Amino acid sequence: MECRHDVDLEEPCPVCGDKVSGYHYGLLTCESCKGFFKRTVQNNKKYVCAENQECRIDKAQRKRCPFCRFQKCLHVGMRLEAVRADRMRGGRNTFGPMYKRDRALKQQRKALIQAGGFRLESSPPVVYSAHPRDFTFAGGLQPDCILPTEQNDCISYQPPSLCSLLPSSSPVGPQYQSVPFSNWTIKSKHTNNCDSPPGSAAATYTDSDELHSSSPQGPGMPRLVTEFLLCDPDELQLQNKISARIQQEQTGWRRLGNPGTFSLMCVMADQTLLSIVEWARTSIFFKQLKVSDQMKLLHSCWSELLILDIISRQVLYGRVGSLLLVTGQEVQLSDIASQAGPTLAGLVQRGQELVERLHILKLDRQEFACIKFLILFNPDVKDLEEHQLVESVQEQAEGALLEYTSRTSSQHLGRFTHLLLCLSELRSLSTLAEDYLYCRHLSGEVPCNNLLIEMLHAKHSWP
DNA sequence: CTAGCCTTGAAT
DNA sequence: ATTCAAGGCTAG
Repeated sequence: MECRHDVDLEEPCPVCGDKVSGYHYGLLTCESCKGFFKRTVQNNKKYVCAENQECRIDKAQRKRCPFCRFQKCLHVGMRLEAVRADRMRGGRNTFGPMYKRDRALKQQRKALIQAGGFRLESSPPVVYSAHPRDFTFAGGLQPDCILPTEQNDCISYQPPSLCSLLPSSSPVGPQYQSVPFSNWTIKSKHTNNCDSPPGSAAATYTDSDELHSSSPQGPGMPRLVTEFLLCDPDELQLQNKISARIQQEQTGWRRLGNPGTFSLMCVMADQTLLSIVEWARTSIFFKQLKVSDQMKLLHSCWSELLILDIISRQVLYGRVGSLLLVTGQEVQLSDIASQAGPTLAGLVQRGQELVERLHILKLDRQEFACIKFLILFNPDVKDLEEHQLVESVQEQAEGALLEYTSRTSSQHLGRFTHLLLCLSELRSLSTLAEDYLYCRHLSGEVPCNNLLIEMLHAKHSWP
């Protein structure tokens, strides 16, 4: 064994890098940032940044700029709701189960990494995602119910364009690097996780038995499936990140009046899209592609991936009768049916039917992970420079999926076929959703200046 | 203000 | 009875 015993909570505080002392206000942080966050929220402190609101926060300098420190706290996903208004001591809050699952998840990841012999430095992807619906919010879709109010000024957010997001080698675009996403950017830049093994220039994986063996998922899981799973982002981090992002967006909007549910959903979709791009960018095989091909593939399948993301969340964690959002909140389907327009309501209805079909098939995370690659590596996309590589990956993903289903299901061929049928339904659903979004965009209802719009335009300008 | 240590108390 | 993330306290 090369592995030292408990590497347990090795991860540094996401705010300042100091030693983590436990879960505080939604995530693992150090004692000092816990205290700082508490004081700030409890006493409703307002800070001002003497510089450019982009101070670096580390252990040595964290005292220098409380404004930026608090900004970073929110940005990494510390939860205002976890600071108690009544100051009641002791006990447990609604985050309890979430912490528990996060722990289990980290443990599994560790085991998986050990089993597979992977070398993932920090911020590695994860095997099981946390169950996000634990902190159910009472509120419906009204934005003011969704997130707690106030807090300091919002950072103006310039969304990155797809091409500035994609290059993985060179430092990314200037906008992306600045303010809000800095923490993520830095992480992913340094950790380019799933690095391809030495000597495998081609996109081919051989199943060496050493890797084909044990994993937490059970013996003999196809190597590629494990590999795909490891590329998946951490659902809990994602949830925190997007919640924080939307919160900032809202504080910005508050000055301009009520944003409306649809705009909020667009921001959510936009942020999800960002995470999808980030997933792709750091994923095995995809990062070997030329950026031009990467862009073509993503432009072609973003809506499918987006809808698959929503659907997989429902299948894996959702409850009947409600829609589970990426932020962990739940919306009643009946509310959607009554409040949304007929087109949207129809789309949601159709999506829900697909969710039910997949639920009956009992799709798991492994299968969703394969399907994502199946969708991303679409050899039918026009003018690919590395068409063959794309085709090869799709075949391998399909093979891995087939192998995996045959191991978990007795009537695997029927199940596999059914699964592929679901994918074609997903495709037509995503086309409809795209058209719908595009229409609303044309009537000026989609918030401007984001990745969502860029994607919408890309497809409509490329016949 | 900061941050390390202490006390609480619902969930397990 | 134990856990452990909340809030509280207090030197520096």
